[in-house]
Amino acid sequence: MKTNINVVAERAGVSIATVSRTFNEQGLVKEKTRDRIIKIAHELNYKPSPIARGLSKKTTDTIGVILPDLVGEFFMDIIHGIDEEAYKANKYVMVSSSHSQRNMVETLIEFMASGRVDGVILMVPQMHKEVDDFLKKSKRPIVLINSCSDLTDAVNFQIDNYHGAVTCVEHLIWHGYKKIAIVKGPAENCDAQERYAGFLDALHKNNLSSKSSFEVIGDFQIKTGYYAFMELMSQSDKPDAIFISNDMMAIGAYEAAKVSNIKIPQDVAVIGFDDIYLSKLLSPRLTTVHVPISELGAKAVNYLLRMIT
Amino acid sequence: MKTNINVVAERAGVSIATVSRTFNEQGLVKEKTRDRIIKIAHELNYKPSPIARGLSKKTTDTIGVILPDLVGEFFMDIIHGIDEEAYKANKYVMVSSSHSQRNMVETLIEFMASGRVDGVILMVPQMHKEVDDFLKKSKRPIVLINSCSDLTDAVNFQIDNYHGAVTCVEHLIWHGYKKIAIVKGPAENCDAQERYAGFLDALHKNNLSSKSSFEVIGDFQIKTGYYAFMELMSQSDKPDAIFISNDMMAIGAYEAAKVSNIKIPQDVAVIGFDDIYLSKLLSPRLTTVHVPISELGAKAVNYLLRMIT
DNA sequence: TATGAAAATGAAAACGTTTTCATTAATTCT
DNA sequence: AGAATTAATGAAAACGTTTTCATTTTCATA
Repeated sequence: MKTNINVVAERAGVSIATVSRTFNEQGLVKEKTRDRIIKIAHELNYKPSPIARGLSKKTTDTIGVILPDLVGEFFMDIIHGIDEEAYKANKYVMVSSSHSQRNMVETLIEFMASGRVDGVILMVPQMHKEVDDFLKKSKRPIVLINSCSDLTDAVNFQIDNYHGAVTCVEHLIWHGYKKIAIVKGPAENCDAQERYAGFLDALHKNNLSSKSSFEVIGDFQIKTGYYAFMELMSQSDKPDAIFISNDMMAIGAYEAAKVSNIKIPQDVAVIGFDDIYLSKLLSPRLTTVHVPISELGAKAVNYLLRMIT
Repeated sequence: MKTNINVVAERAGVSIATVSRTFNEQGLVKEKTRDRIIKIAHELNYKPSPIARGLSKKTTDTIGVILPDLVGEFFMDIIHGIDEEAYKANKYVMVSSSHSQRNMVETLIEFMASGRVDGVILMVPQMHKEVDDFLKKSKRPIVLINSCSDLTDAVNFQIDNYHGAVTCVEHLIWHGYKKIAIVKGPAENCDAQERYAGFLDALHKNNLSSKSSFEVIGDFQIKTGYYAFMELMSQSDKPDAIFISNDMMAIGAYEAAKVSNIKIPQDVAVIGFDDIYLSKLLSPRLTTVHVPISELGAKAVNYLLRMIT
């Protein structure tokens, strides 16, 4: 026999409304009956159906997470942070990768409009008109995470790319390096843009200037780090330090250095960004900027939950 | 004005039953009316509410995934494989880490009994009575992934630890190594047990035997790999090859080798297990057993979906 | 001890579907 | 053309809650 609110109510000699109240608002039902209901519910192993509740209350205790991709420790860290906080708050987490730009907004709509989730944590690494429009009119809360800062007013928990980069470069300068090169990230990537901006400003602030032959574009993958390093170090006028926009590319650079017998940091200093787990395994240990990734997820959840209630 | 099945039905001059049928079974409604309904639904931007549908059909197009942890590329690969397949099948994915043994079964129950998900992909790294009981009586389908093989008859998509280990060891033997040591995984971990069994059998099959001083227990983390390596290589009778039960510990071993100035593979050969991304970055490149992790997730989804329908 | 306010409960509508059963419309067969 | 099938539709119940509004109980106060 299926055990729904009716059988509990009947068994307790009370209406279903009272049972419902027992499981929702507190103080609304007399202590004595309340206890009786709880006890009976427990005996019958009754738990209110979240689906039915969802239909009635328009809330599912679930938050959606849409990330551009589901590969690598960066995203795993985010999910981990989210899961941890969601668990504490007794919420459930529905994840999805965007699969494609086109699909991202569809997933978003499906999550939100359908009422599958109470809110969404979304990562939009590059400007996206449709998403921006959606953000504006969405009824349910959305929190961005490490997303393009030129997206509409939605709250955005971000890595502080700019200051991280500034710190990096100033660290190099402070150590006496003057000919500082950069391996940039993909042009359209917002993180990359901000890191580049930080790089430039740090140079200017210290009366140094960048030159175009010291600026190479990469794509955040190991391979381009390799080639970028080769390119920079094959010039007649070599940099004495390289700011590499993320650790993955730095790994490639290390390989390139090894292959071409260039010593780090004697011949050229290298500094990375992200502090990924892998970077701890390079030798000499890569200097890098730590990014509190899983905290980003945790913060996003907390903020989102506050918006929901 | 909220656009539900009623307004579509009214606008189409038809009963809600017909609208419902249009969105579910095909062939049941006349082509002409069907087209009209689809068109109107599209105009009104109507999509059947999955929540209401869930209440009525007891199905949510969602699958649950419960993993012991949400850290590191291993689990991310699994989630990735799952997400990819689920996406193709238009299903949604709810993830959760177990947080604790105790909690695993609670999450499981919450997922299943509540009707939040249509089925679950579950990873149970070590024998767990309660979960076993639950598996037996669960009404909704459960697929295990890389779980203890002594769990009840539930389908279990697994890494072939045993044969992987056998292959590893025979590879070493084939290369002429005779004094083969092992760094085992945690005693209660099933993967570890199977790898150990493969190790032993491969030795016996080749008329070699293991000796206790060549067997060290680790915990699958980098650090114990370090210490295990040190321990093995500090004996007077040193092994000439080491089978390390997973790549993480192999990384630790590499560090230990570097520190103690032992050459791999000249002084001692090392072989790992898992083929994690990190292992590609070691030099000399770590020999390891490839494990198709994300495929495991994909297979599990496909199987689960077939069970659901 | 009656009176009124506050607290506790109940009846029924609402949430948005699916589905069974009955009914009507279309088609085939003789 | 009329009977017999089959296809298409509709009415209403069911799914399991929450919530509004009305009603009853309780309790303190006069």
